[in-house]
Amino acid sequence: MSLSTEPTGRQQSSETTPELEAYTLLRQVHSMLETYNRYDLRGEDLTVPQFMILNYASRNGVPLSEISARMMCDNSNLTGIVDRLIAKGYVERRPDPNDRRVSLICLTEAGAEKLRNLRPRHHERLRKRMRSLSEHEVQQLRELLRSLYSGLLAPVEDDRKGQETDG
Amino acid sequence: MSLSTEPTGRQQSSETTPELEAYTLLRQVHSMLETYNRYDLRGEDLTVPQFMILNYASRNGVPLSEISARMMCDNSNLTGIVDRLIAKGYVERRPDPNDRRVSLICLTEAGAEKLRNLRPRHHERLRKRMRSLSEHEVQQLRELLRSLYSGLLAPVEDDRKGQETDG
DNA sequence: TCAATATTGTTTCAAATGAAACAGTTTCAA
DNA sequence: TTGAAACTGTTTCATTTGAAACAATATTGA
Repeated sequence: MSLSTEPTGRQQSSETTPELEAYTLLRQVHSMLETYNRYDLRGEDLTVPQFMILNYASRNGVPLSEISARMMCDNSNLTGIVDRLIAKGYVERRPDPNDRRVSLICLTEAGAEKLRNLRPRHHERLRKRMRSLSEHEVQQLRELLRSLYSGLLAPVEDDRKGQETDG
Repeated sequence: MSLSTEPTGRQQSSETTPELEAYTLLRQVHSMLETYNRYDLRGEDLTVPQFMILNYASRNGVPLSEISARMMCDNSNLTGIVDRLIAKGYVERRPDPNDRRVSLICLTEAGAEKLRNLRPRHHERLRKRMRSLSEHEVQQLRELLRSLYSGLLAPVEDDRKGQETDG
């Protein structure tokens, strides 16, 4: 059995680690904010991913693959969501005259209006919900996440090196 | 039109805010870590949510609703995932003798073995992927997220107060 | 030019998720 | 004891998501 309360040293790798705790909290915070967003959009005729696409679309049109890159998801995920936004009249697909593979996602006037109405309230609610952090702490958090994000973009070299000694 | 590059003051609420930037980064980091996890479990006969359930189950059994609370999801989400884990032989359902409503999710020996094999490697990979943060920064991040999480548990009173003046 | 290759978006399928309705069980107050 | 209310887990349905295969188009190099 593992002696879990080792007073000296940093010998906890099996049970938990600072990294794991940070990641668990990150998942929890993400989940709560997502839930709040979903709740806010209830009654607004929109789901969270639908609202995200609205935010990335424009009147002039944005290629679907640009939106999926920003949302960090596959193109195939967006096909259905865009279909529903079209059914609701908030966006439309237009062919790109310069590249016939591309389909431009364009905000309709109704979509643009929806966004003008929703976006400021959305930002304000987020600001209030993060009130437990001071202005300085928000910036600290942002910088830490930015640094972590940059680090994650570069793959860990150990992934291809195989196993070294465990000690 | 909004003058976006206001040198003094903090007048950017329409375009972006430190809070929104932090949240966007949080979503991006979450997405990348999720993608890495999914990739790691490829070929391990497990999906990410299936692995999470394994982590929360035990040989003695844990009520399904306790697992769903820890995973911050609805009971109904877990029914199907548990079904698949049962089909793979990693867990089983057992009735709780003290409460006939409850179904205890029990690790099988195969599930426990899978977990013994996977968990240390999982933690180690996470640790390496977060290498871009120093030990101190990881703890800083953890504390900021802990504080943010606590704040999110308490609802924002403004949600029920309605609209005050904008200024 | 032309064939090999890459890119874009869709289709299809399996899995996960959120929400509502539901049945069985428990709790609690009258 | 009984009836209302709460709790637990499942079912059902719509939506989202990841992955692979695919058709149409574009790009590249011979």
